[in-house]
Amino acid sequence: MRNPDQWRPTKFVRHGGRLVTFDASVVSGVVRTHRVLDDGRRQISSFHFPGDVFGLEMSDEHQSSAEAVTSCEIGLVKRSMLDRMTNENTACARELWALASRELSHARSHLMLLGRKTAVERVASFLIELGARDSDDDAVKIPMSRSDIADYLGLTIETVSRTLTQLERDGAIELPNCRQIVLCNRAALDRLDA
Amino acid sequence: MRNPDQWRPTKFVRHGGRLVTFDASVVSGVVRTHRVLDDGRRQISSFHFPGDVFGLEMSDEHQSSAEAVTSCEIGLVKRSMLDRMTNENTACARELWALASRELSHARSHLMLLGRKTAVERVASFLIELGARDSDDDAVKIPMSRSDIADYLGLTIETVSRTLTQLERDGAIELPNCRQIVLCNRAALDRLDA
DNA sequence: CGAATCATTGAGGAATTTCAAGTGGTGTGG
DNA sequence: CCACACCACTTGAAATTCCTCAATGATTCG
Repeated sequence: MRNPDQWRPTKFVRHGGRLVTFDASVVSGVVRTHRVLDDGRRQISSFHFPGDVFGLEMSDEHQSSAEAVTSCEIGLVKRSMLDRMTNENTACARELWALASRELSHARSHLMLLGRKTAVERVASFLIELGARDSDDDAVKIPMSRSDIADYLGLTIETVSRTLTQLERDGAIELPNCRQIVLCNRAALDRLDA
Repeated sequence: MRNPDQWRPTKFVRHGGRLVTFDASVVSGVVRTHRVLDDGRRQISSFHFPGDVFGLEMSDEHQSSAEAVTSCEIGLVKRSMLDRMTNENTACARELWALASRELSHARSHLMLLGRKTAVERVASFLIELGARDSDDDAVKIPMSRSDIADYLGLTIETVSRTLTQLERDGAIELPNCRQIVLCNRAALDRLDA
């Protein structure tokens, strides 16, 4: 079932040279799923961390694709294989339903973020989301670039950067370096998030 | 399986007085699914038309809810019922997976719209989406208010209104009245959509 | 060390929102 | 049937947020 594959950053998810549809589980590293417009504008729908399972629908051109944010190992399952399994195993079919439902719920939260939240609220939401991954430690490692964050939050890299320094000035976070953020005041972040 | 229910506009989807999780099929009328922030900001994730089936996860407060845009009849299926059915019937489980996947794909398109498209592109996308419903007739009936459109597209009602009149000036559409739009130049709309 | 890439900062500008006023259609009561 | 009120929609002007462009600083990698 597992077909681990070493990924290098920004390498497209392909299989045998052509696009296929499949589900994937992140063994190590971080993956982003996104769509791109003809003129290059990009929207990242989600980041996936070790332990996460995510689905891709790459049947036609206008669908999502996935890229590695860091070097990572991925377990791949071809959709055709899943099709066969779901015919035999009800639990498997239900698991896929649950997976899609979780992704859908996350997407709907993100619709709210992109459609209705301000820049500060978006960045605060993002930090809270990252911080929830390891809630005990306030020092959060940021695996993705500012460009990735911007394309996830529907902002420019400059606005992301400015907002982060503003949050630092306000005492909500600390920025030891650009890939590490200390959430030293989660209450303040919660307040800034809508 | 069908439990048709007459809805009046803006009535919340409830069942027996408390929120439950279920799937629903639109028999007649139009439904919107959305989330709301504490301060009232609203994001509509999708509109559902007759024949559409949609899923709701209303288990806790921060999830989506549905409202009727027009008077409508809805077929409801409790999620607990679906749980039972999916245990017995593999095809049913796969159908639910497909449903969630379709909604997810739509949500991802909408993430791109909200995160990266301009006001004109958003309105053009919206009109194209509405127009695709009955591609033979260019006269599209708009069942939802400007407020609904704005909360769907992440804009204000003023921007929606201004953009529509601009599209009319540019000859892309005609506005006989505010609830009817003639897509007299779909090519122009396609060009404006990214 | 130097080049290249990524991140930060600043100034100016553009797109959208906000606030405010005006228009149009609809329903109700006189 | 008309007057009025009400609501949704439209339009305009000012304000704001975020983006664009440009320069500087930091980090990585050969």
